[in-house]
Amino acid sequence: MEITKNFNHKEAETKWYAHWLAKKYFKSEPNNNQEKYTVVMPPPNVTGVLHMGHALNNTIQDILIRHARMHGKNTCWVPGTDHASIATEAKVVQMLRERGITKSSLSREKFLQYAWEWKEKYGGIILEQLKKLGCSADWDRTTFTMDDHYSKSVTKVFVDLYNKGWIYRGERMIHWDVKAKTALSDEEVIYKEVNSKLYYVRYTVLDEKNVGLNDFTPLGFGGITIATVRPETILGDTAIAVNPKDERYKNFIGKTALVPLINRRIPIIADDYVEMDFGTGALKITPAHDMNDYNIGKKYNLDVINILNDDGTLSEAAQLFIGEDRFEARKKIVAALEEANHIVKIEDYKNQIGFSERSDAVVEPRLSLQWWVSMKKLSEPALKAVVEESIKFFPQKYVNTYKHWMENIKDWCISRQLWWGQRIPAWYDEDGNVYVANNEAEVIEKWQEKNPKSETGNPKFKQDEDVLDTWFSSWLWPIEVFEGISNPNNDDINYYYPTQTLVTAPEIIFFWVARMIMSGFEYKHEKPFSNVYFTGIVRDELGRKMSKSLGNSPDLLALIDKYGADAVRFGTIISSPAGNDLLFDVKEESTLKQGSFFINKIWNAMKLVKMWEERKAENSTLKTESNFATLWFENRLHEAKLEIEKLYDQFKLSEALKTIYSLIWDDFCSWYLEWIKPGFEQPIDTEVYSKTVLFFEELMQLLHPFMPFITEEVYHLLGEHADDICVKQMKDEKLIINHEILRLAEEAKGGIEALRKLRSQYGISFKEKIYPQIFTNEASQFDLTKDI
RNA sequence: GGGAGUUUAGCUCAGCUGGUUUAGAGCAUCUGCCUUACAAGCAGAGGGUCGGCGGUUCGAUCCCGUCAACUCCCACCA
Repeated sequence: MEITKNFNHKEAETKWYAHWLAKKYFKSEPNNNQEKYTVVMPPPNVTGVLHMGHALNNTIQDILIRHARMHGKNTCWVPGTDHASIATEAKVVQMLRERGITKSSLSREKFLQYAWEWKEKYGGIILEQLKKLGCSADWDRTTFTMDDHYSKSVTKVFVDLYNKGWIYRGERMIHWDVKAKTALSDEEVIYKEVNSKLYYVRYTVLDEKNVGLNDFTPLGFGGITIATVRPETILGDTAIAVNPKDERYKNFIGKTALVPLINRRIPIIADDYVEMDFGTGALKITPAHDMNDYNIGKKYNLDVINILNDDGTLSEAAQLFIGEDRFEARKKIVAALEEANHIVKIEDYKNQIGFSERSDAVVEPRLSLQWWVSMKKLSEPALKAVVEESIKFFPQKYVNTYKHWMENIKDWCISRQLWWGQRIPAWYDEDGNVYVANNEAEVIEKWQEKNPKSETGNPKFKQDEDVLDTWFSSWLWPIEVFEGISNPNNDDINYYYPTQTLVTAPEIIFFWVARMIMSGFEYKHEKPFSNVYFTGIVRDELGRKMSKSLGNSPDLLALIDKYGADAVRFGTIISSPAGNDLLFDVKEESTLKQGSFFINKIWNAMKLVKMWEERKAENSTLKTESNFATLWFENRLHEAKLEIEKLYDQFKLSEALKTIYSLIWDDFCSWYLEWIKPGFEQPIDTEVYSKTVLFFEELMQLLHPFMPFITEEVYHLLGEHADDICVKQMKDEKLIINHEILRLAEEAKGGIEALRKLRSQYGISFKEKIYPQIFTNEASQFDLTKDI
């Protein structure tokens, strides 16, 4: 066979991936006689495209899976995608807008039809990209969180939790996304520091005779000045609060103030919540538009005046600037207040503002009726499992984060005012009574049971318009990918659950990891996985988090095209020490280069060994050093294998790869191959040759999980093989290390290095031979002249 | 405001709760080499009061205290 000068990654990737698929190596079926190794892939958004985070995440999973596969496990890696309700719906809305269609002009059915079309067209792209990376998932098991069985299981769980009394409907202050026009859970709000203005606004206070006292001093008796960053919400004020201990305002408590511009009469109340040393020490209370104000309002039974529409424009209740956007209204009201002499001063101010994770709109606190899951009971076994280490976290530091959140867990807002997703299985009759069931037929049945003698027939039922939070479906992922909820006790779920390792990003520890643990205990009475490996955050060379908005994320497919999937995998893992962030040098692509140099090194070593194949000689010139070399390398290999396995156990994959890298480059290429290298045009001993090939194959096996393509290619070039390295089992052997041999080799190396140093110091070229008579130790028994 | 973590060579990191390392690796840098697998390579070299200060100890990169810087998570004083 003709061996090309360099490794052709494109050809090899296409060839081997197709071969592995054809051989069904990634396929898994339950087999009670074989130990399983199950991993469920964190499902990327169905509309997503491959970025560095996915590459890192999935490379790690693939390494674990391939490693387990080569160690005799029945490996099952389940891929899939998430419907990602808000993100996908936003994309569909945008796509429609580009076509001149507004969402509001469509019926729910029509909109969903467009959404499914979009999903069919773009869904799955990311899975194809993962194949390019070499991911060895069982593609036949690909699951989508809105597959028919999956949606049924989501409904089933909702009904079950409702029947247990853990799902309820309640009016609460929630975070409202005015762009997506939906509620958000607390976790979906991202706080950012922004430059704002703090407006000091004077309110007129009425005296006993209800006469406005227009004293213009900020703290004057006639007026009371508050500080606010949201002057537009003044229109929704229903009180002013001061601290009861505040001497400055003692005389105001119980009096009435007038809301500027609209002259609504509001009480001045006293509450400890108000900080005396912030702003003016007086606080305006707007129960409809602030979480804390809402609580105070409840305490004092204040009116709740909602001055905003669901899209963030001012409502009729505001009386002024009706229909204006909240930020536009802010500008106008400030001008109006200034004109009416109510502005005392305006200061620059930095504060934290919540943004929607999905739409980036400034979130609006809003009072609304939503569906909630009571979390207390669900969280108990889930907390215990992690604290008692039945589920292990890597790195361990995340246990604290998890524990803190679980101990202070709040109820989960699960309804979203969207169309894309699982619709809430609740129906209302004409009187507004709620029926929760798997479908409308069940509702009617329920109703008939309650009203057996009804003569008027069934009332008309209307299903709740809202859908469920995406995470309310993905929290069932490790169970429902095996249809463990929709079809309990089937062979798959019984065999594959619980899964072994979850590899995910620390950002979603609460969103997803914690909730999967809870659902696992609730619905399988068992943990969903034994280990959770949290990857680092992917950053660019300046340490900035890679994000779409910064545009600092590289095009993965272009990189795979340029350097090859193996090099991309190498670069990703080598720069990703366990427990640390991954700093990926986008500009230099230095680790990718290192990866492709490594591939080249392996390729050249293979060419060298192949050259010897034709020059084998039976018991010809068996040199002592060759004999020693094979003995040494065998021991070195054993030593390295032990190290590598230990590193796998601790999920230190970056370290494991470094160990293999150095084992191949330094130990094998630089020392071993040089030691056994026959002289120019000289034959090589058959025994030494075949051992060398075996070593080489073992090295390729060790490297295979990290770099699957080059290793498969080299394996087949080294000799005729009926099997493939992809499924070749690691030698089941006891790893014995002869430390004396290792020590002798170190001495020999030391001697050689000393000579090299002399050559370098005195400028002696490699062509000139020098004879080492300086050796008096054991190493001198070998012919060391050859290489020095 | 509460909590967690980090700080070791120019960069990214290893250093098993103290003494075999004169503190290591990869990349980068510098100096030689086109030596018959590989210049995408080979050989050699330089580079660190192990964040500051104090303590425990015969001895501290490692343990304790303290200060400083940075990162992340949670809370959100208008």
